[in-house]
Amino acid sequence: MFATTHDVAQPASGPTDDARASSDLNTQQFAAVHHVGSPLLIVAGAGTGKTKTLVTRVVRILDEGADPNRVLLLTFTRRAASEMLGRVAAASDERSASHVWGGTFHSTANRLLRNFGSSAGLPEGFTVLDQGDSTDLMGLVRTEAGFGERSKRFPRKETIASIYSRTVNGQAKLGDVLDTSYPWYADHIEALKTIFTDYTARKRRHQVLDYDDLLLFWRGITVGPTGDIIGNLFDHILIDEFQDTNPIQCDIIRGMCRTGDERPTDVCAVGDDAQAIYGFRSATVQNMWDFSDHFPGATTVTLDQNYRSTSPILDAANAVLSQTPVGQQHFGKELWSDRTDGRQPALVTHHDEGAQSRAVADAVLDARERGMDLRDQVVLVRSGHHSDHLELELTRRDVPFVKYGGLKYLEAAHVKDLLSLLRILDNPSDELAWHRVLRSIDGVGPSTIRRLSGELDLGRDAPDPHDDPLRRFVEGQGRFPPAATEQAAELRSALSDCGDRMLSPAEEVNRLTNFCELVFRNRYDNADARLADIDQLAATARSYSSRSRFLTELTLDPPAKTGDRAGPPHLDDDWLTISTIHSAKGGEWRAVHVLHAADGNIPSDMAIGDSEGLAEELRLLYVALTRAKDELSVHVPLRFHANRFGADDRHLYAQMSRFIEPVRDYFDEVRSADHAPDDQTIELSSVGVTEEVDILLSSLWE
DNA sequence: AGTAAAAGGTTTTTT
DNA sequence: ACCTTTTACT
Repeated sequence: MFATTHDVAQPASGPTDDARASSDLNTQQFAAVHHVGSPLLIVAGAGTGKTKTLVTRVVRILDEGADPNRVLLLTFTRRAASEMLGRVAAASDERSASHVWGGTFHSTANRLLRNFGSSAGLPEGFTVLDQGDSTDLMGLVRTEAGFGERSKRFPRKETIASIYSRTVNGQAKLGDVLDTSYPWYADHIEALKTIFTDYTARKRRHQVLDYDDLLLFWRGITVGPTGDIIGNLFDHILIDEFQDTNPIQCDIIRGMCRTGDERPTDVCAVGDDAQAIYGFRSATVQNMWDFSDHFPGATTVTLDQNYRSTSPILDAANAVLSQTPVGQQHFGKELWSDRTDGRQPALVTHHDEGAQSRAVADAVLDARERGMDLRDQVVLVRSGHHSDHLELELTRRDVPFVKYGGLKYLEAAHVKDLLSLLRILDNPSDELAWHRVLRSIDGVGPSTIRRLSGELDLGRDAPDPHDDPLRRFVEGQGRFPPAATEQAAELRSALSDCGDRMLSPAEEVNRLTNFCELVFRNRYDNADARLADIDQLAATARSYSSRSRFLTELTLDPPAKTGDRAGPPHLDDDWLTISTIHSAKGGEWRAVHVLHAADGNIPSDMAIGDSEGLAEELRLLYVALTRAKDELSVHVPLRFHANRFGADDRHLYAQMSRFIEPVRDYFDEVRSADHAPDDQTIELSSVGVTEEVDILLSSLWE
């Protein structure tokens, strides 16, 4: 179903044309910036100046005297928010720009709930669980539930967590989610119900919110007794990447708007349904298509002049996108560019992954020779591990790179160990943090934890400030087995010191490092490297005066992990970016190298068989291609590892991506010069010395 | 009884 | 590479 375009805003004639010319906007952008009087949907194709339009619109709103405290800018990442507000600040009064509310749905939910949550029955000082924390809590509940019949395989905690999130975000019935997305687990529906119930109860009891709760509670305070206050906080709301919002987020926007009022809230959503790639998070483009149902009287403006890419690149991207199946239709704009220069994108087939890595490294270095800095280039992959092989090659050649979208620094076990200690101090009834800390002590296993949990009263409902688990613990309650006494004593003394004295977050981290050292030395063989990470965390903590803010910021905006090095390369250095396509959303680079464009990778073989999933994979490839300004190369290794765990040496032969093959005329086809002889050396060394010796030995008697 | 080590199974994207 | 289950060890 399409949004009906009631009336396409037209720019006024006369003096406005001068205004438009001087502001350097095209007709459509100008219309989008200056439209007032009804809700506005901006359909902005890739590279059409969407950010500029949004920024200019905010500047215009501020220039007209709006109260910046009453302007809300919702973006997909915090990075996008701070970048946009930085540009707003540069183009307007710096001080007023800094008062604009900007951030993701989740970080904004956090801010609002800290202010208004208690009046809606939310505990003050709640803790936010990140993805890993919720998963761990789900695991805790899972083991305690016991789930009876072990005849059939039970989903692992990650799977349970994603079933839960799909159910909640899509506002669907558990049974339906299982039937459509996880039919092989449909038999476990009763056990899952029990687990979900318990999971929710524990979160409430221990005053923690997960990501989904942030949205649910935000929506919750837009209705009921607080609804009038919340719905009246903002005069202007701007939402970026609207195609990737889910039904709850759409409800939230509606709830934030005044209705039936002589001065309705000014809503402006920007999106591109051709770039919707977060269906797995229950995002739906239906929100865009139904925009004028959600916001009556809405006007639509379409931006379709692309300023980013050369025509040959855009033609290829359009050709790919035109394969969108009927029923998954988009707003039907075709991007055009007047950058008619430039070469056709390259389509390079390689014998295997090794050849692909070498060729891409060559291409990157070659482009640098031609004057294209590493920072002007990006390598895009469908899945984090697709760049593993290339990362080795780049490291071998001393090419610096930073990887986005892979494993997060925060997900490293030892970092979570330390953060759990801080979380106990912050919220002594955080059962999950206690479990994690106690589990890290040598000599403590499931049974000891169960006993300690009782002795410290970790399951208690309402926290009593004079008798919480932390106080009980530092006062000596909780008996440990002999093997654990030393570590337990250090833990007691460290937590006690942090609780007694008024330490800054950084000082607390320092005080807790002793305990970490004791634990790490017994637990990990690379304790020193891990302790260095803790030091780095202490350094980060130094810029915070509040522990609770430090923890929340860290979970809502986790730092991306780099390549092999401890920190990002120096600022004045030049480095290559490697990114998942998802994390590259919104970005642009002069040269883009897309890896693993083979069927099974793009589209991922997990999405094959479901037409919606397949269409999303197609859009994903479209997003990748449209990141390129000047040069684009798509790489297809015909042979690659069958599984990503490296457990064996099985390889698969793949076809070129089904999305590329039919439109290969738009590409300049190149066969990698790198051939098998060289590969054999690589293969042999990857097989390992043991096999070589075994081959030698068996050749002696066979 | 309860913890530690070893074996067996896994499918991707992220606020 | 990591999580879960099973087995071995104290």
